Amino acid sequence: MEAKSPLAELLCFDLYAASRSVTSVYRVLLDPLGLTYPQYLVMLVLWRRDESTVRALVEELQLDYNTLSPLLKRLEARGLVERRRRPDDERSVAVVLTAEGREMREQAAHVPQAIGEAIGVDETEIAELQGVLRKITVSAAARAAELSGRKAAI
Amino acid sequence: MEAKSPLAELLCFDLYAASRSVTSVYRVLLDPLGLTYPQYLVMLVLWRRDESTVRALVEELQLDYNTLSPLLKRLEARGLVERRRRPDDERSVAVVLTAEGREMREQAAHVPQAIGEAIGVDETEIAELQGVLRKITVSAAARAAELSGRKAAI
DNA sequence: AAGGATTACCTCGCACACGATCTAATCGTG
DNA sequence: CACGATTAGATCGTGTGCGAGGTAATCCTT
Repeated sequence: MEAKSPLAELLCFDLYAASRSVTSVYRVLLDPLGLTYPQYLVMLVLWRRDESTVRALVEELQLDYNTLSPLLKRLEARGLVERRRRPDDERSVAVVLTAEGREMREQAAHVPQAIGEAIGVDETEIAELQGVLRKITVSAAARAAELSGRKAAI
Repeated sequence: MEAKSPLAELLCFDLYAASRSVTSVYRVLLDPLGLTYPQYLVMLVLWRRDESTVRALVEELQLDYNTLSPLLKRLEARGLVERRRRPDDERSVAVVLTAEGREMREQAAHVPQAIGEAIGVDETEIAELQGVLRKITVSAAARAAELSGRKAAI
């Protein structure tokens, strides 16, 4: 019964270590562009869609406003994006690529393949791993919400 | 050929999201103890060994001195550990549990099982996942060192 | 024995993550 | 229409995570 638990904790550490290890590769690859990994994730979204909102980015990247707001401010300071209040809903802030932000796409074009080679797993493993990882993400997020949700249940 | 790369990048994001999601469960569980997840990892090591050094913790947790030094300082400020220079090698700092630190073990005894339930994967999946995660960690760390190692190669 | 490497550790600075708290705009209901 | 609730976003404080740089102790080679 309780033999299961230490295994799970070890898995969580492996997850933590793997995530940092992968980020360290991104750091090396993105440093010449002056981007961090979370910043790169925002750029990836915008390179596909050209415009988004803070709220959409929050949901897509599963990050909070308090992480993304300063991050977007830094991207704006670097001249890669612009932020504008939406006329139709003044609460909403649109995030738009600048010309410079759009051009950076080519400079980052080599990153995906470099990452693919760095992690060194074949496509079959990737697909399997993705399935389990997403299950864990959903399950853990639900449990965290449930456990901390007592105050919200008032 | 290049169809592989976007898949790998997606996997990295899933890794990043899963790691944060799992940490959020730990946060809820550890908050009553006043511990963060990395602090808990240090305590786990000490609960097994009762004494360690900063260097040993650096290697075991795959973190750097610049992360662990302040963390250990905070654990010491909370009265959970003590740090002492080793008499036989004054460069080395021994990290030892205090009585309070030792007692906390019982208060954290429920955590492993709670985590096991939260991530919601069975033992078979855990074992497989661990294998792939460790492979990724090693492979990515090696590549990051290789790519950034040009200055070290001087 | 001397002096340059190496080791173990620390501090600083910056960029996340995230809980807590705030503001302003919009929505929904009476 | 009014007003409380909700929504979108920002700010602050704390704790990592890590590059860069510093110091003291030990080792190693001559």
